[in-house]
Amino acid sequence: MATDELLTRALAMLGEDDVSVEAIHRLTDVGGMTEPMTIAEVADMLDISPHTLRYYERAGLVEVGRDSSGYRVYDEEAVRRLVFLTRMRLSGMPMRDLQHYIELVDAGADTVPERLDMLVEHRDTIRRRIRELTLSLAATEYKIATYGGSTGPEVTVTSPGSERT
Amino acid sequence: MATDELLTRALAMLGEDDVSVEAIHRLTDVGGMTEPMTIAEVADMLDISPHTLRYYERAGLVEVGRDSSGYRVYDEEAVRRLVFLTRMRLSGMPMRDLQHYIELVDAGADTVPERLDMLVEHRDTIRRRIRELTLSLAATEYKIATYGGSTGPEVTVTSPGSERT
DNA sequence: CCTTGCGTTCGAGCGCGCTCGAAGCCTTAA
DNA sequence: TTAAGGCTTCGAGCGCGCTCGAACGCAAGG
Repeated sequence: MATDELLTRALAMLGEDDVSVEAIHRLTDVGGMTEPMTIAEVADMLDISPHTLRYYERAGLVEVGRDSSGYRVYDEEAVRRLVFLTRMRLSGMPMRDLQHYIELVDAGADTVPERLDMLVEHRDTIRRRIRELTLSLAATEYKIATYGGSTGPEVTVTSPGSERT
Repeated sequence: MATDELLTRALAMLGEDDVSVEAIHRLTDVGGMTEPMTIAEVADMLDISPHTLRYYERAGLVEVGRDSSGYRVYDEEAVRRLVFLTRMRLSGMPMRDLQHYIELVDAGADTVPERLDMLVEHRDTIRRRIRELTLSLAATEYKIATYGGSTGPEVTVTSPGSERT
């Protein structure tokens, strides 16, 4: 299936480092005919607190059923949605936008184009952010590499008595 | 000089897209025997507000002189430091850490090892963040690509009546 | 029976990083 | 001479995304 290919490419881009098991689950653990889960299980799986899960529910992002004693029961759809939501949160989409997106989802298939617009815009935002970070990373690495080495473009100008940052 | 080489590599990694002139300046505009600047000029150059510049000063991140009528005068060292600070902020270093770092700088050369530790840790943080974002980017692109296309791993499981996110 | 522990609701509080408004000073162009 | 506009200090306020505490319910083991 295509997901594996994509995942493989993603992982290849990332290098060997500790890509958490949870992260992989967030990409792949979808569509597996899951059992209903408790709030603690979902919180554990998504690596967020039960408090946050209740907060998302209050915010209208997801509807969650209750069992006979009033406890939350997360069915597959709820879990799937929460996987999506946490992924979006993690990549910096504001709650506001997520709320709007979910409104669109609940409004039916007519809103698919607008949802796509949002996703595309968010994709671009992520890309910009990655570029920003890449630039800062290069600068930081450069600084690390040259720190203490007495020569370097900036140091030649540094006046005596001023301490380098 | 080495800076250009690094910059070139950084830009190569980023592709053709609009890397802002400011961003390049933030990498290179250091060590140019700059004239003293007003708060508005610095704000403009760093793309932050004068309010924020005053806030950084209050936070102890930078010392800024005054002219005869009490106006701030940003000399080369202040500007250089602010370039560094904004770069760090942009890449997600908390104010707290920046304050600590600056304390170390002001404490003298003995603290260089600890400063290096901080930079290395921050570098790792940036790397982790980039990996996270890359993963989310892949997921978002995948979602965009398959949205509306009726087939896909998740869709085959979707029960009738449930709207896809 | 009762303790332990996880669940519930509700509203309040917090940490972060700005962001702003008020009241006043300085400088320049009309 | 005066009006505009940018600067100053100070403290307060805000938007975001949680995070927590209080007061209570339910269920399972000793």
